[in-house]
Amino acid sequence: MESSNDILERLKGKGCRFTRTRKAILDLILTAGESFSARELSEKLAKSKVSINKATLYRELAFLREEKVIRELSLCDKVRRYEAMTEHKHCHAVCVKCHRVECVELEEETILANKKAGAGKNFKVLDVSMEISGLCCDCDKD
Amino acid sequence: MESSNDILERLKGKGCRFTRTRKAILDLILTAGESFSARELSEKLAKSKVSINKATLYRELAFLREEKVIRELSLCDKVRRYEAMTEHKHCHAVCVKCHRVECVELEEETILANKKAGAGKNFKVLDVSMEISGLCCDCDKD
DNA sequence: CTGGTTGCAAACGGTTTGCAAGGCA
DNA sequence: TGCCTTGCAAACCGTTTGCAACCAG
Repeated sequence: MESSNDILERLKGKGCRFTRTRKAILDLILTAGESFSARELSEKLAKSKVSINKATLYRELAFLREEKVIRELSLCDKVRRYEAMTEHKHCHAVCVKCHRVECVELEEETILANKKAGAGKNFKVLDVSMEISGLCCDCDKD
Repeated sequence: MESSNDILERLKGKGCRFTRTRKAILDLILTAGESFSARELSEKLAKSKVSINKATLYRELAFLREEKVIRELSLCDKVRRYEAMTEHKHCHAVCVKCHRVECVELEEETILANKKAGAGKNFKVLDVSMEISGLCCDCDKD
């Protein structure tokens, strides 16, 4: 995967600045390994002793989304979640009880079936995503 | 499909009231034939000369969801969308430009592939949903 | 020096809640 | 009459915006 420095260098070509704030956010996002909400990101940043205003954070997330560094997920949740822009070979499993989100790897067969479902229609398919809802192993115990 | 009267009779057994408001909402939902947001429902109600307070509307939607008359969709959108509780043989195609939502029928093969992807994991799968994002036929022209 | 970036506070918009009035059984 | 349901207004909360100060290039 591209490192945060690589990405920052790439974006500099478009007139973007290489700031401490932007690098801190980018580092966290790239090493997160899972999806995150603005709030979670903010809390992680606070733990790293980096306090970033929420307006700045939302602006940065919007910027990174435009630059296709992250994508926004389609999950049945009130808060928006994002993840680093990796190949779409997985879907998300959301626990209906604790709202935790896990990634589930998909087999090629499943991806193809989904893409096929999208084709045909009077609709230009750009992306296909899948969500599984149910109970995570912790909540299923109760 | 169950008629609004059938549903209301069924719910009466649980101590629910059969009100003009509830019937108006239920009638619209069952005949909608597509997904809807609280706002869209409210506008449709207004056209039918039924003015319902938004607090009431949201409470009714929550109630109908608990009673499994409707389900909430997982779409990449700020507003929550719902649809009548029919068999899950379709997914939703969302236009990234105008945000219109269409239903796309799924083949048995696709549904099975998706269910299979959910199984296995340390996760008790209750439901699987899929979203297609892209351009609807109108927006693709521009 | 200049324009992108940041923090602050306030606005926004969808959704929820407390409370008193209304109405079905 | 009892209590479910409704309307109103205000609260809530995640997200966005206007503006002045800040800072990388």
